[in-house]
Amino acid sequence: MKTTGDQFLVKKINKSIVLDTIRDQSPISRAAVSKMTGLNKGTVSSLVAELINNEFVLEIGTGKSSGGRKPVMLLFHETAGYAIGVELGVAKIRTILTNLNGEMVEEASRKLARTEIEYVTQELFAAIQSMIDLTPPSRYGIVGIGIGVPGIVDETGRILFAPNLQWENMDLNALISEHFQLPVTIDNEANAGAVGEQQYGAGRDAANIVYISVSEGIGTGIIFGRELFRGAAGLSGEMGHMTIEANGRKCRCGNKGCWELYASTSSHPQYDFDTLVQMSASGEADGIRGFYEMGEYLGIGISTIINTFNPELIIIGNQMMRAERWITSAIQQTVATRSLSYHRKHSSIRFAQLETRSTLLGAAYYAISGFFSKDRASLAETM
Amino acid sequence: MKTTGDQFLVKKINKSIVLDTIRDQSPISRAAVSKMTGLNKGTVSSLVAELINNEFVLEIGTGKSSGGRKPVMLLFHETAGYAIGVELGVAKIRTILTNLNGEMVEEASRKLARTEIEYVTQELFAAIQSMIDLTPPSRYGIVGIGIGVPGIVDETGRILFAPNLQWENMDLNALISEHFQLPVTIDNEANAGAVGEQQYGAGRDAANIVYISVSEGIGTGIIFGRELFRGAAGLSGEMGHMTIEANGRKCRCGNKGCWELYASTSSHPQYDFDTLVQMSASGEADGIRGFYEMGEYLGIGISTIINTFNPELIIIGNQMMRAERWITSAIQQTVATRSLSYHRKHSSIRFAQLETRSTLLGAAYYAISGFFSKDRASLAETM
DNA sequence: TTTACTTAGTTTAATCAATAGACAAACTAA
DNA sequence: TTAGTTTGTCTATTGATTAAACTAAGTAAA
Repeated sequence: MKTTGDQFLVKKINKSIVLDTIRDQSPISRAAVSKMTGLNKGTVSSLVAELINNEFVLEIGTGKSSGGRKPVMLLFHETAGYAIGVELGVAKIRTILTNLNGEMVEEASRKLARTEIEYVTQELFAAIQSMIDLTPPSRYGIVGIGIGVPGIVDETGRILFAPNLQWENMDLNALISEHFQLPVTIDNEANAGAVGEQQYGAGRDAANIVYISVSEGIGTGIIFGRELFRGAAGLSGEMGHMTIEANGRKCRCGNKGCWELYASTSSHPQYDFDTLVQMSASGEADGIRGFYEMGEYLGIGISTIINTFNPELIIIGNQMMRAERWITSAIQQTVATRSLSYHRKHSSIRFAQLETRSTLLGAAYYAISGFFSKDRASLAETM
Repeated sequence: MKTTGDQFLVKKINKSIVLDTIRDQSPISRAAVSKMTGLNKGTVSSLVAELINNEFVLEIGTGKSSGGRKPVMLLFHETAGYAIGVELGVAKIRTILTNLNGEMVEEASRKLARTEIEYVTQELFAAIQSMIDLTPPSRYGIVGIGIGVPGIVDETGRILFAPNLQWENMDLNALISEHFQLPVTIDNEANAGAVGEQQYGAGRDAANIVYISVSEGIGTGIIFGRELFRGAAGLSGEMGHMTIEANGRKCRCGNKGCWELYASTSSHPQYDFDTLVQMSASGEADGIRGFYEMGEYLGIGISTIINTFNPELIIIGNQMMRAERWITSAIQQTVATRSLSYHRKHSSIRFAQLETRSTLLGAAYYAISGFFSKDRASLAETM
C-alpha cells in the first residue's frame, strides 16, 4: 500500500526541508530560509519555532542588516545528540563518536585477537560502551549506532556471509540493538564508505557516485540520485567479482577471472602490499611496475563501471589509497582508452577524502539519518 | 529547490494513487478503492467524481452484492486518449498506436532505404502521421509520442551518437515535437525495451530489472525501484562494452574484449545469425555449438550483472530471442557456476514476453506516463 | 412479509497546514 | 527627521482529508 497524502505528510516534508536548509546553510535567517525554499514566511516561522522547541535549531543573535531590520540567525544544533560509527575489521574494531553534523568528537580502536563470534561480540559491546561512556550530556543522547562489516549483509542487518571473519548467517543487528536498546544499522563496509564520502567527503556535490573499496578484496558502494542502491534482497555491489578475464584465475567465489584477483591489494603474485609500498617508496622498479599493473587492471574495471553507470564521480578508497601516487596515471590512461568517450566526459575519478574514515563516518551517518527520518508515528513523539 | 508540500501536492498524490488503483484492479468499486488505499471513503468519492468528469474513469453499472448494497463498478477509461510508440531501426521504422493501457490498436512498419538524416526524418514524419490518421476520436487524442533509437541519447532527447545510422549530435526531440506539436520522449532502444517489459511484459511484478537487448550489439536497460536508471548525463547502461577479456579482441569503441564482441548476434566468427538459426533448427552441430558458446559468454556478462545489481529479474530481449532454445541451458549453467550464490538465489533469468515489441510498447509507455505525470501547473488545466 | 443486519456511497462538520497579505519591529540612508 | 527596506508575526482564508452521521440498496432468516 502506497503512503497516501495528508497534512501530516505535508508538514513532515516541509519541516525536513526547513531543517535541511538550516543545516546546510547555517547560520541563516528565517527570511532567507523562506526565499530559498519557496515556503511562506509564516510557515517557516512556525516550523522553526517547533524545531527550536525540540532543540534541533538554535538562535544565535542577530546578523548584519542589508538595509532593514536585522535578521535573527539560526544554527543547526549539532550537539543535540550523538551518533556512534563502528568499523568491524578482521584484526580490529574501530569506533567513533560524532555529533549530528557527522563531526568526530571521539575515536578509538581495539585489536581483535581472534574471530570467533562470542569473543568478537563481547569486544564490540565493550568498544561501543566505551563510546557511550564518553558521550557528553545532550537532549537526545545517542541517537543510534551504525556498523560497517566486511561481508554480505541483507536489508535487515543480518550478516549472510563474512569470509574473512568466517561468519555465516548471523543476526548482528538484533544482538547489538537488544543489548543497547538503541537503533542499529548494519551494512557492508563499502556501502558505508560510499555514504561517508557522499555526505562528508569527496562526493558532497554529486548525485551519482560509485565508491570502490580496494583492500584484500574489492567492494563497491553505488549511490544513485543521492541514494544508496540496494538490490533485490538488499544485497548488491559485489563488483569485485565481475569477470574481466573470461578464462582467468579461479576465484574462491566459484567464478573465473574476477576483478579483485587482478586489482586488489593482495593481487600481486610475488610481494605483499606493505612490501610493494615500501619498495615503491624507495624507488624500486619492481614495486612501481607492480602498482602500474594493478592500476591498469583497476582501470579496466573502472571503465566498465563508467560505461554501465556513467556516474559523476568514482571514488577509490580503503587500503589502496596508500598507493595513490603510483597507480593514478595507470588508471587514468587505461580509462582514457577503454571507456566510451561520451560517458568518460561526465565521470571523474578521485581518491577518498576521508582517508581511512569513510566507512566509520558513513556508519555514523546511518544512525543520524535514521534518527531524522523516523516515521510519522515516532516523529509525533519527538517532533 | 526541493518541491515543498501543500494541499495541492497531497491531492495530486492521492488522485494518482486512486487512478493507479482503478487502472490496476478494474473493475473495482469506490469502497474497495478506499479499503485498498486506506483513503477515507469520502475522499475516494470526491476524487473519483473528478476523474469521471475528466473521462479518465468510467462507471459500468453495478457489481455483485456481498450482503449489502450493490457496488458501482469503476473502469479505467483506456480509450480516453492514445499514444504512439516508434522504434527507429537501421533498416526500418516500426510504429504502434496504443490506448492508455498500453494495448496495441494499430501497427505498421516501413523500410528504410538509406540512413541520411533528411530522408529518415521525412519517413519518420510520414510514419507517425499515418498513425495519427488512424487514431479514433477521443477526449484527449494523441497524448504523446515515444521513440526508441539505436544509440546514445541524453536526457533531453538529443541523439549523441548512433553508430549504425552514422548520426551524431542530433536533436531529434525538437524536430519531432515541433512538427507535430506534441510531447515527445526519446530514449535508447534498450531503455525503452526495459520499460516495456516492466510495464506490460515479463517484469510486471518486479522492482529491480535488468533488460538485455541482444542484437548486433548489446544494450542494457536498468530499472531500480520501478524506475529507469539514468546516469549522470542521462546516459547509462552501455554494458555491451564491459570488459570480459582484458586482452581480447579490439572493439570499435576503443576498448578491448567487450562483452558484445563475444555474445551478440554478430559475434560468431564464421556464420551470420540467420544462418546459425537455420543450421540449429535443422539440427546441425556447428550451429548448436555456436549458440552454446554465445550462451556461455552471455552467462559471463549476466553473472557480473547479478553480482553487481542483484536484480530480481534479468530479461533477455531483441534478436537473440530467436535462439532461446539453444542458448538457455548454456546461460543457466554458466550463471550457476559464476555468480555469487547469495545473489543468484534472488535473481531469475527470462526472455522478453513482448517478443519484438518490448521497445515499441516501452516507447508508447513513455508517452502515457508523461501524460499522467504532468506537473501541477498543467495538471490544473486538464485535471 | 417483516425485521435485522450489511455494504456502498454521500454529506456534513471539524481539523489542520499552507498561504496571502496586513502589520509591527527594527534597521539604513538621505 | 523622514522615507524606504527588511525581518518576522499575526490573521483570515483556502482547501484537502477525515470521522461520523446518514441515505440507499441490498441479503437473510424468522
